[in-house]
Amino acid sequence: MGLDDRKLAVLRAIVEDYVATQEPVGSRALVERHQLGVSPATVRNDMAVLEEEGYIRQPHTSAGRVPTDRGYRLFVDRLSRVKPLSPAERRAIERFLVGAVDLDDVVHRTVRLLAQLTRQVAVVQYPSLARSSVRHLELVPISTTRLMLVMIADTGRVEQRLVEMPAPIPADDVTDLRRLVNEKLAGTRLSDTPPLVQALVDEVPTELRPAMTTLSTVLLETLVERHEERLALAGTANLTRGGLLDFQGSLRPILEALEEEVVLLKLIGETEPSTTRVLIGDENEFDNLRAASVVSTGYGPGATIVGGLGVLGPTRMDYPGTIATVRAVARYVGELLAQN
Amino acid sequence: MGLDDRKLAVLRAIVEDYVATQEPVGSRALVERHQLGVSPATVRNDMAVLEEEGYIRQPHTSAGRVPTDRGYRLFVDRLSRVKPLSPAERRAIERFLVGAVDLDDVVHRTVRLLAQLTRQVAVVQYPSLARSSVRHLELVPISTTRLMLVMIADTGRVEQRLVEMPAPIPADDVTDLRRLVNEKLAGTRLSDTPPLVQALVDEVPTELRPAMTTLSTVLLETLVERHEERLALAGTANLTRGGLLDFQGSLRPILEALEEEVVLLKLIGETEPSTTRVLIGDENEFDNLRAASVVSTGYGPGATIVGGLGVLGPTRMDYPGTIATVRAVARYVGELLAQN
DNA sequence: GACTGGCACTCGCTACAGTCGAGTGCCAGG
DNA sequence: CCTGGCACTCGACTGTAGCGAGTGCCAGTC
Repeated sequence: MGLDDRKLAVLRAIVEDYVATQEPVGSRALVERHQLGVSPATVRNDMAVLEEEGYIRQPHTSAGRVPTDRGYRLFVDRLSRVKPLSPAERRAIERFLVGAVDLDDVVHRTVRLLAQLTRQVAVVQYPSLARSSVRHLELVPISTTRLMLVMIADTGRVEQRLVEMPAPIPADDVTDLRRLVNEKLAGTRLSDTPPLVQALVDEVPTELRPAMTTLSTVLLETLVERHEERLALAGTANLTRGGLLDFQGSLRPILEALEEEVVLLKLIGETEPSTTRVLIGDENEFDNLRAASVVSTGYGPGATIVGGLGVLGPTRMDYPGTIATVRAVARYVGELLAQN
Repeated sequence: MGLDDRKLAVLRAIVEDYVATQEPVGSRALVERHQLGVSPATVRNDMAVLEEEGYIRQPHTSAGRVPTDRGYRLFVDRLSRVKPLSPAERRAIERFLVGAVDLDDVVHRTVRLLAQLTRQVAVVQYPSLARSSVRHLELVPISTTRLMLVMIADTGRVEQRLVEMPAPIPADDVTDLRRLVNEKLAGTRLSDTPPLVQALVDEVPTELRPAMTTLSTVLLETLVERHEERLALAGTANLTRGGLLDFQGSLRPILEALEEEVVLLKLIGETEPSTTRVLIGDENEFDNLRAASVVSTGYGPGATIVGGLGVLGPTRMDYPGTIATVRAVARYVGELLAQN
């Protein structure tokens, strides 16, 4: 694989120009805009090699070259440095995020901020319950047979759920139940709760047994199975930038994918600690998103990761800039969470 | 304004055909597909009148006719009967909505259901806080200087908010505060709370005064000013049906409008009790949505209205069917809420 | 052996002319 | 008041031609 330095420089130049102009780039334009020190003919030879290796391609026989997904991949891995943020961007981030009063508030501000800075679709995962601990469980009587269960996690997440009791339940019993579940569960990681919940049912005094059984079912459902993850989304209008050239004419598959929580979670949900992930075109597993790229990373207070965030845009995107922004936003959000 | 019965029939036929085929409809096609009992030439004369009155127009000199916003308006007001739902649709609604465990769950299921049935963009407003009463206020200590305030409304809405106290606050004081705010506020309509909250600050024992002052600020902010309203949205991918013909080529303005909560609230937020509202094209006040129509209605348990829901689509939409679906869904949701 | 200038070739894009046909407006007659 | 007939309009489509950006290849140079 004879990719010498100049060929790499040519590839880099092609990616940069194509991202900037949205038009196939030819050999003449390339030597004019970059100091390559060689003639167009030489560049053409290099291009032929790059094409053979699958890094670029020609839309039509007599057009300029366009990077392939593989070309972007090489560019991201070896040819680009992460762009440092401008002071203006840093300031924008801070200004946007200070004054958040709430986890909800933080998440919504973050997702709007990301969409605005990157001019793409932004997705933020709420802190994952699986990675949170129970801070407090509250039981609020709604009627004689109904309780509202409210769980507050250390990450700031609050989940609530209505519990339909099998029989009317006296106020004192509610107090007892509240005390019992908190004694047992407060402070534990949510992923560790299922056996503890089971134990609760077994240990509880007989007169509370039926109530606790119902409660435990709902607990398990709410805390572990259902809604486990939540997402915020913003900037879908950015999909229409660049006319219909990106996304080969139809936003449909993209919009469909964006409505599927499961898909988004797979894309931006955190995985390995703190690595920034870049999925280019068909590298991601969803057919609907073959024309899109995703840049995502984990965030969390300090070194721990509690959730993921990222952006989705055309494969033709400014990777260095986007990566830098995503990372910076994630770091700021982490700091914000650490303060609480 | 000589709009005799036949001219109205012609208009109705034009609307129906255009909605079905998405193509300008000519006089010959019209007499073929509908039993008008007259010749194309006669229809042409009627069309000329309808055009003069502004109900239809020609995209180009020698094309068929297309309804104008005004034409749709007349059609909706006088020429269409609300289509009764098919049994299949009724069953779909019931199947979709039973098993909802939660207000969140109800709202999400509803919005997806609406999007699916109408094949358009659906919007559901959470029950408005302004139209809810306080059921219970809970104060949960998070740390020595932090409380989590949780408000549960009779409509099932739950709002929470972190409260930063000016000084460490002992557990007993939290209990007292909880009792005081509940005594004063539980059962009152949220719109009536501001003076009561003020009174609370004045009446409270001196040692609780600073804590209560902070709390009251947050209460007012959370319950009345901020987040007042919430929305759920689904079916944006449906905007891409009908290619780029609807929405004159660009989804951009629509997508932008859909990201603005304020806009959506104005569109589907409840107003007069239980009337179904239909806003056609430029009848709505937002420039971004001149190419769209909105069908919305209020919903709520029994006869009261607590929120709005509706759909947004191209002006070229099946109004009778959409109106029927929106109404039916709203009624089912109302019943569901009444049960809780 | 690597680079370069030159040249023939490809092919998409635009402009233009010509044809077709759907649809109209109008008019004279029933 | 309705109808059939007719001339007219104009968008959609087709085919042709010229232009220009860009390529691949080759022979010549350092």
